[in-house]
This record gives sequence, C-alpha cells and structure tokens, in this order.
Amino acid sequence: MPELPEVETIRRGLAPHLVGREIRALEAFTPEVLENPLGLSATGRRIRALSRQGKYLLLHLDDAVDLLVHLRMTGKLLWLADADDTSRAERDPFLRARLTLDQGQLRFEDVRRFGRLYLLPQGERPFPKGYRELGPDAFEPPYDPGALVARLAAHPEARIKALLLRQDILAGLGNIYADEALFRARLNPARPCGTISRRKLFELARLIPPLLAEAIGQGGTSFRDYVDGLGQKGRFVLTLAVYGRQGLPCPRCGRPIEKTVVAGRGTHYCRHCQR
DNA sequence: GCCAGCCTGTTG
DNA sequence: CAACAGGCTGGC
Repeated sequence: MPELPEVETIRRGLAPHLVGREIRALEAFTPEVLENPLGLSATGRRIRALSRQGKYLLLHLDDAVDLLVHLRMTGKLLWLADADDTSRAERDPFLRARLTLDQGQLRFEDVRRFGRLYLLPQGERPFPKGYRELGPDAFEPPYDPGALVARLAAHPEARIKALLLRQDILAGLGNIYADEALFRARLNPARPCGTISRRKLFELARLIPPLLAEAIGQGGTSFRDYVDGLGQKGRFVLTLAVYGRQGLPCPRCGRPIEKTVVAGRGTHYCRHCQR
C-alpha cells in the first residue's frame, strides 16, 4: 500500500507524539508479525527518533535498538492518545500489534498480514533482506541522478518500470509513483532500458525527488484506504495523471489513459505521450 | 527475468 | 465467481 511519500507522511505525523515516549509493552497478536531473532525487549526503552529509508520506517530506541516497520500492502500505524483504550481491540480483527507507551499507544493494523515489525540492533544486521539490500533513497539527500542513471543503464534488457520498482536500485517508489514518474518523463513503461537515451534517463532521474516532494506536500496518495498515523487521508490522488485513470483523458493530450500489465503490475500510461 | 505465493477484502 | 489490490520473496 504505502510508498515513500506515504511512509514519510506517517513519520512526520507520528514523530511529535512518539519521540521521548517510554515503551511499556510491545504485544504481537499474530506470531509472524514481529520478528525478533535476538529476543530483544522493547519494554522500558524510550523512543529517541524516527527515520525512514525507502518504505521502511525506523523507530530508534535506547541502547542502539531499532524497531523497523514495513507496511507492505495494507499495513497501518495509528497513534491513539489513550494508552488504556483497549475497547476496540476485541472488536478489531485486523489489530496485529500494539506498542503501549507512557503516554498513548501505537497500533499496527493490517488486513492482509504482509506487514512486519523487526526488533533489531543498530548497525550490521543480516536481515530483513530487503532492508539490507536497499538502494539509495529516492527522496532524501544526497540524491545523485547521475548515479541512478548508471544503475539503470546496467540493465539494458529490463523494462524501465521494472527497474523503478526494484528497491535495490532506488528505494521508495512503488506502483503509483513509478507510473507517475514515467508519465512526467514521457516514457513508455515497457521500454527496455537500453533503448532509452542517457539524456532521457537523466531527465527521469531528476524529476523523481520533486514528484515525491509534491506528493509528501499533499500528505501522500489515498487511492483506496491509506491513512496516515493520525487517520488523515492523502490528497495527492487529485494530482495523479495516470494511476487509476484508465479511460479518462490524458492531462497532456486528452486521449484516453490505457491500462496494461508491465513487470506483473497494473500499469497506467498514455500511449500517445509516452514513448 | 518471471511468476506463484503470501493473505483478505473489494470490485466487476 | 474471478480478477485484482499501493509489496516483496524465493524458486525456477
């Protein structure tokens, strides 16, 4: 579900409520949701800072312990002011984990159960695999468009959209922002990367951070059910040019947006403008 | 590289 | 009822 702009919006909304809080309990209501291979304890540790890398949210705790969160498709983090409010727990079948704090609580809800929490020491860690192999962040400086072009050009056979979705090449884009970036760059998502000029790849690389900044400014994209850590929807859905707009007019030429499958994902584009 | 699989809900 | 969903992994 959430991509970089949504995770960043969640981070910014939660930070003022979480930083400085002491953890009273970390409960997992389904066994697989929390991975804690070293048997660390979160209890008694304070939350010192929140950061983000790609689509991972990190809660930095005392004693160099981190709680990593990946929301995958349907995960939500929700802050509640009342630490004692367990009234919804019994009635909420999608509550998978809860962090009870000295003031308030953080609930992890996830319909499809793909999301994960990881309690791990800082520094070198063998997993999660996706985190270990994360490429440079698509938004946070230093962002190097030239270096991204070089990484893209290393895979001439691969379709450009497939590469934008690879988190080891660039961390943060998902299906929505990959389609939107390719629309802005006027590139067909199915183009093999090797057929695209260096100049064009550079143009694509350069427009990604401003696209994400715009989305963050709108609180991300609520296409279906995304809400941020305080329950607010994202307004960037009003700015989407192609994602979810199949059959509607292209904002640039007015011809209908088409939907196909590229890299195994639903892909929205304008056949006329994107080549 | 591709694709099934992980889950459950919603949509056509 | 089948297809699809904002992600990622592992097996071929």
